[in-house]
Amino acid sequence: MVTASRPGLRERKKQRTRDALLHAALELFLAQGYERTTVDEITETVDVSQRTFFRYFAGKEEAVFFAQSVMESHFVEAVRQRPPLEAPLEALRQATLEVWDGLGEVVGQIIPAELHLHTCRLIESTPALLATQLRRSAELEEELARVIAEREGLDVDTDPRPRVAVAVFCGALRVTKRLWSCGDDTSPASIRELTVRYLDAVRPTLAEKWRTE
Amino acid sequence: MVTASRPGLRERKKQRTRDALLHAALELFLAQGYERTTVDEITETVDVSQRTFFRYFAGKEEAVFFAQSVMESHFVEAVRQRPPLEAPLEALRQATLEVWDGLGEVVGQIIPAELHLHTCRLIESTPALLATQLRRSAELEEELARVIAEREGLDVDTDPRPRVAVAVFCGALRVTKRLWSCGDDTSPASIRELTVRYLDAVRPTLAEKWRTE
DNA sequence: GAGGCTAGTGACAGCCACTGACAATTGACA
DNA sequence: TGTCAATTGTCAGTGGCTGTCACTAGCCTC
Repeated sequence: MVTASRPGLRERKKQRTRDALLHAALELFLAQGYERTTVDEITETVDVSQRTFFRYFAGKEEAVFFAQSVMESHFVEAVRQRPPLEAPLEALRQATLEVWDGLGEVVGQIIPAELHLHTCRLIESTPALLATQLRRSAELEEELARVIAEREGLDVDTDPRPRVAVAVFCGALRVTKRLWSCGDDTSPASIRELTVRYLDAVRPTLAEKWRTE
Repeated sequence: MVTASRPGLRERKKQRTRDALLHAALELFLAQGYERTTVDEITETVDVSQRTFFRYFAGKEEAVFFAQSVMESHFVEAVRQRPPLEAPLEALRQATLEVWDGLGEVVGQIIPAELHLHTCRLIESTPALLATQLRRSAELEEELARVIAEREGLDVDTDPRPRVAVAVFCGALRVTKRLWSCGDDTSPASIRELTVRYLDAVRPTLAEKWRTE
């Protein structure tokens, strides 16, 4: 069979419902804020019962992070695919840039890329969402540490370096994302540029003295 | 006036209520889990109305993080007090160890130190609490970055190094705390030791190649 | 030390996220 | 076409949290 066997009517209907809920949710969140949007409002615009929303998403938050989780798994995969001889931090860096560059194709299949970028900003500016994102990011770091440890043939529970490396790297990334979301330039180009700049700052930061005088 | 003017009866009563609520809350959380404990249970053991709980704490979470916030402000203060010529990362490191060493006196005034350490573990093992802790930690990092920038006479918004330094440092700290809370040794000594070990791993981690072969 | 002021509290009603149970509907498939 | 199973709607309920209002008890003044 050449074309991926077309799913049945039931499956397509489900897909459409999830899609409609996701879009309605994100657009309402962006328009009037996450906390000020009730689940009832979302389901009313899609015209399904409130119960249905909770059958597709574990909660309001899951809708927000739906696209994020796709990005994240692509990121982990990108790290896995890096050449095995590349230094750990370099592999992380290259994978990050790959993901930013391929943002459109990956996320675009779920929601428009622009909607996704706006959602990123919403997360940074909503304390409850920021908290959840940081927790998710911690889980991601754990996974990355295992990938790095495997690449280097190390035991993640004995050698501190895989976890520390990932923590250091992701720490810098987080700073970048935060700054980007506070700034005015929403373009993908600008976040890419910031990322490069802050990652380059990691090594000099560890120097004993910063003052050049 | 020599003795700090004794607060009135009203004030003392308030203090006692807050204290009773805090203790009851933490003990219930530890005994049966955070989510499985309702506010009603807490207020029933203290014998006040549910409404009163929310007059003292913004929510269940605030009770959990009450002692943490005291620790955090002590940490920031400790960093401020480090000798100005000390390198940034060294100042952060020393301040951290100071805080761990003086844990008893600081937290002990609010809740028993042991209760606090158990609460730390509860936080790490409860996703919702972990998320909030990470967000609080992000706010702390922002504050620390400003302190570091000031020490070094830098502009925190132009130079990436203060924020990156703090992010790197706190990233390593976070890994430490997480490992400690997963392990069996609850003693303050063990977290101090782990902290030293992981902070020492930061610099070698940034080396190009890890393999010594 | 009587009486007014006000901070702190309890009681109650209500909003919203989320869940369980059961009935109604609708695609799938023989 | 009829049966089965997946999807959905309805309804009732739990728990965190808030607004309101009346009341009590510490305080402050005269």
